[in-house]
Amino acid sequence: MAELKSLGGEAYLALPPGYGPSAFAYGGVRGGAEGPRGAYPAGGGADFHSGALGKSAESSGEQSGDEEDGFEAGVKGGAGFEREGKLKGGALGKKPKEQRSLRLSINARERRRMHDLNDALDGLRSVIPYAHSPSVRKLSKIATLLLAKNYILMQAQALEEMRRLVAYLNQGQALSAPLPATLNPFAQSAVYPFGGAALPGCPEKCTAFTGAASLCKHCNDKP
DNA sequence: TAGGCCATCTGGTCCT
DNA sequence: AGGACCAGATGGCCTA
Repeated sequence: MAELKSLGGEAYLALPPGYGPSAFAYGGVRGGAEGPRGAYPAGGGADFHSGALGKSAESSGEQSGDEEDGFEAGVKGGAGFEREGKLKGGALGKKPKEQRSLRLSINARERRRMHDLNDALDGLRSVIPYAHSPSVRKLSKIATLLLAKNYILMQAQALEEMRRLVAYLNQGQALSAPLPATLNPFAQSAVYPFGGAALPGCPEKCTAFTGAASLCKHCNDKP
């Protein structure tokens, strides 16, 4: 817990340089979470069209068709093109049909697994306090994980502060006496970075980022 | 145009 | 044997 104390509220939400600003730079107004990027129009191969969203029916239902598309039509994303030649002329190309169908089955399984993983990440995003606005692009995978980790650390610290406060009160101290700053979680606004007001001088969209200016593209863009 | 992010394919490894 | 997990490779899309 010692290291937790060293982290301010903002620090919890801060991401490493490589993941902070860049990760949120996609929060542009253009596509938004469900914009061109969010829809994964032609990202990967096959006819994958909606990323992790609505996967269940999709990944399980389109399996067979998926496989054929991905294999025959040449997968746009992924190693499709390169490996298609390899497949047709190489390993799988020479192997019997059973081998190929096995490969397709494995591919479909792996695809499904990744969709499930993305679903889980979406679930994680949904509980992380960041802007869930349609005008903001969704968090990248790495940003989601890092933010979640920081959020957990923050919650742990808040809980610890509350416990100390309760212990302090239970000791029969005079309530009129001011609480030491270290025992007063409410005196440490940084501990509750999500309950603040709109950031001063920030466009309206940024109000969703209250307490997390580092996550706000507009704030970062400000001169 | 470069860099970031992503989906997919693939082969290998481990487990049941 | 079959499935789950993993990491490397590849190419597409998007933003700065």
